[in-house]
Amino acid sequence: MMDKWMLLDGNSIAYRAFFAMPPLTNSAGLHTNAIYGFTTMLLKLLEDEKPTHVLVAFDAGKATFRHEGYAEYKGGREKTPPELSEQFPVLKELLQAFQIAQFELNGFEADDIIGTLTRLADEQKVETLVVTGDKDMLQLVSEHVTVALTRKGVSEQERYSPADIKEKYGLTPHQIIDLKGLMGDTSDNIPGIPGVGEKTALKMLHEFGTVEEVLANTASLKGKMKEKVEQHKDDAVMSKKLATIHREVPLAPEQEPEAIRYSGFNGPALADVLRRLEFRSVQERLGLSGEGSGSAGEAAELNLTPIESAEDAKKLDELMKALEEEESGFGLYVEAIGENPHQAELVGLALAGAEAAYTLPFAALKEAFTEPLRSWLADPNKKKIGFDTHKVELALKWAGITLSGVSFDVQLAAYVIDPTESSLLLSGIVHRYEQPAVPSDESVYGKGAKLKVPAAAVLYQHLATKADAVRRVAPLQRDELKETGMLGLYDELELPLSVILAGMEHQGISVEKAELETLGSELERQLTTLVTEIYKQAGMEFNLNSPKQLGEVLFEKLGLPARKKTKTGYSTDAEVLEELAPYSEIVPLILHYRTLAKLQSTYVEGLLKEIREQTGKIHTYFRQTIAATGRLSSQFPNLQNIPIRLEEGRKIRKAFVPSEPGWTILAADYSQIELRVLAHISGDENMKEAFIKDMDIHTKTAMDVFGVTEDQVDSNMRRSAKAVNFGIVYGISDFGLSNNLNITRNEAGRFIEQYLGVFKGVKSFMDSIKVEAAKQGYVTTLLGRRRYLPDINHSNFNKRSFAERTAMNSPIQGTAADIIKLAMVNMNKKLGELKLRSRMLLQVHDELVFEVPEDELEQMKKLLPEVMEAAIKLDVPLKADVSFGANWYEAK
DNA sequence: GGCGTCACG
DNA sequence: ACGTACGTGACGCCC
Repeated sequence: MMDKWMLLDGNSIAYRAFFAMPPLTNSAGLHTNAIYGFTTMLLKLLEDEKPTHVLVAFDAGKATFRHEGYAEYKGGREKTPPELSEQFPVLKELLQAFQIAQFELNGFEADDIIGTLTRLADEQKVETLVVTGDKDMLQLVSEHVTVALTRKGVSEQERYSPADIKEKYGLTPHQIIDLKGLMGDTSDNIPGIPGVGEKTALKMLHEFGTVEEVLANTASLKGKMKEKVEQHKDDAVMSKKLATIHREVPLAPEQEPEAIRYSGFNGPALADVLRRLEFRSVQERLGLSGEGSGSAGEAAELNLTPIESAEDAKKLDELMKALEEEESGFGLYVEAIGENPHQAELVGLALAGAEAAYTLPFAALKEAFTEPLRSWLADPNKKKIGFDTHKVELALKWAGITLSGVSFDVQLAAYVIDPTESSLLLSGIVHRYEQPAVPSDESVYGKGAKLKVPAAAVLYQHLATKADAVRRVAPLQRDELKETGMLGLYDELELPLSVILAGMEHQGISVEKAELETLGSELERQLTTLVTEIYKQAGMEFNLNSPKQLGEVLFEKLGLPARKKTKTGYSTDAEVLEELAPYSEIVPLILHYRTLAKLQSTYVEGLLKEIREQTGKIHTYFRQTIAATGRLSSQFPNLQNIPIRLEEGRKIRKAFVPSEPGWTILAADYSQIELRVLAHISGDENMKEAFIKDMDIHTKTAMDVFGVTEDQVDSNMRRSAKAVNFGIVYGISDFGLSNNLNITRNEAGRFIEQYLGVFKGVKSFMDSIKVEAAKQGYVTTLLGRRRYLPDINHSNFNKRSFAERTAMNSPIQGTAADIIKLAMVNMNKKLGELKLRSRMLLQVHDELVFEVPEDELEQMKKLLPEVMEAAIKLDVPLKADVSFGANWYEAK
């Protein structure tokens, strides 16, 4: 049998496990979470990989050779928390019972030991897997060596071959060192070159290859970048040196590769350690299991049939037959290139079943011979498994093709499974489910200016690979949704909603160009006056839109007192300017300028650019897979942040009008939905009572917090109470509240204490949700939507505090999002059942906007708030206020 | 591209 | 001691 080595970076994995896992202890009070995470990962690896040799390398706890050249190496790092330190000796004992070799070496880190063994592996051509949480180790990747980086704590790994590194970074493994040399690494206190991040560093390396070549060619760099690189040449060289793993460490005679051969654990010894740790599930697993669970799928071999023209009609028949007969469902991948689906370029599509895959250029879909396929696409009873079908359905609508009957969407499922996942690319999703790899779109199409559609053979292979991947991943995701209790949320809410959104987006909303232009010229006039006056008072002309120049004028030329700083200089935000107002007459003018300039650039000019010439409409794109809480977001343009708070800006809304004569804009918004949700989930009797009696919640809060009667509540008290209520929803802190109300932290603290004394149910909710988050690692909404909080047990106060506030806020904001989504699905159903012509146009988090024909207005005025209020039954009533008018401004 | 600023809920 | 309110997207500046 061929040897297979597995080399684990002990410190790195233990750290990752510690921060990712809830704080477990055994009954003796010993913390065990890092050991537990380490153990479950190790077991899975042993089962899946079946290595012949296993090593866990540890850092020796002393200064390494890296400190000799650079004393600050790994400086500024948080000290290892004692809850973790105490776990190392036990972990080592456990590994000993596993009979797994452990190496450490004075003066060297685990990296260097592993680096040396991988060198031997390369020389001896032994297949080797390195497991670590440290990206630096990617430099060790080779033909024989694969590096697995831990993800989501340690429960998953992402594996890198040289091809993967090429694909992700466009670099060879060895160039990872150069990458670190240029960009540095804050976690190890490696400086790199300031101002050079990953993007810039990669660009330079793609051009020059190494740090040395970059430094030798600074002449061809430009501007500030050139200056910075030249100034920090030595840092780059030193950083590269620090990032370089030492691959020739002097291993002791007993540290020869043969010493790490793995031939199974010492049963009694292991049982003993596991008993002390109280890892019963692990004990059971080892008692029962021999051969492990499934491994990564074999490379996908596709039986690929291209269908290009009417001459391929026979093949199309074959496809249609296959679509009829396939039982497990066909994967459908339609490629729409471009971020904005309203103007995406449809290039082709692929359909993949268990037996075969078929591809078509998009143009073929417009030809007569593909009619059967178009009918199949449009048939709601023919089930399709797709990817980003919201975007695809919308892009297809513009091309006159209907897509219906999507029974599963892999991207949407990935979002529901983990809404904080930053990349929902198919290539990444496929990786997480250990399915045959899919090349990234970027590697096939390029990006930016270099984006182009490749040769047909390459394109169709790619599309077929994706369709096949979609087909494979879908059932695995369905199982995961079921296991996590989110299948209902997915099937009955998110998937139907995606179809509704595509309809709203395609429908669009009419915007009157002339109205915006009138507003624009009025703004222009006022801006000119303001600019002239500001220049006059400043005694000079400068670019008012440049915070840098404005800062210089205010704080240097005019000598106003500077308070706040940003990373790059003086802060000039509205909060700072408002404080400065008493010092100079120029300040209010600048504030006013900012307000109007924002309106002009973002709303007047920005929206005018988005109006379609032919229809006079604006079509936004609601994104369903972005917000971590379950909210929607809106892009190209964002119609969820049209001004309303200030009258000057609110006028923008006059331009949003019905698309047919005689129709009306009808809007309804939930009143205090987040606080009502809080009242429900916290069960706070006092707050529930306020809503049941339909009281003004801020007034009620003021009465209770200040201990006064209703008529004693003045506007100031109500304002403070309102701020506290907001704070509660956001996961309150005295600092945040003091900042908002401009009071001291102590005063804010007393406020909060008062509040929580009156709303005791809220207090216990805030406490228990944090405990729940720490225990489970996630929080949920009323419909079971999860948000994972990996930092909830972090030793860093800031990270942990942020996670705690998120734990308090997400169930509230997320449940409110669930509720309005339910209302949208129900409302859409009603419109269909009642055969109404009214159209849903926009969703703005707690508001729905419709356009309605005259003869439906009375009915809709009743129906809409009814449906919204009945979306879900809470312990308090939901309330929706309805309004209407000739435009969105009038509907207030 | 990263940052500062500001629009919304 | 820590030094932030939650969630988004778009603009202009400056490199």
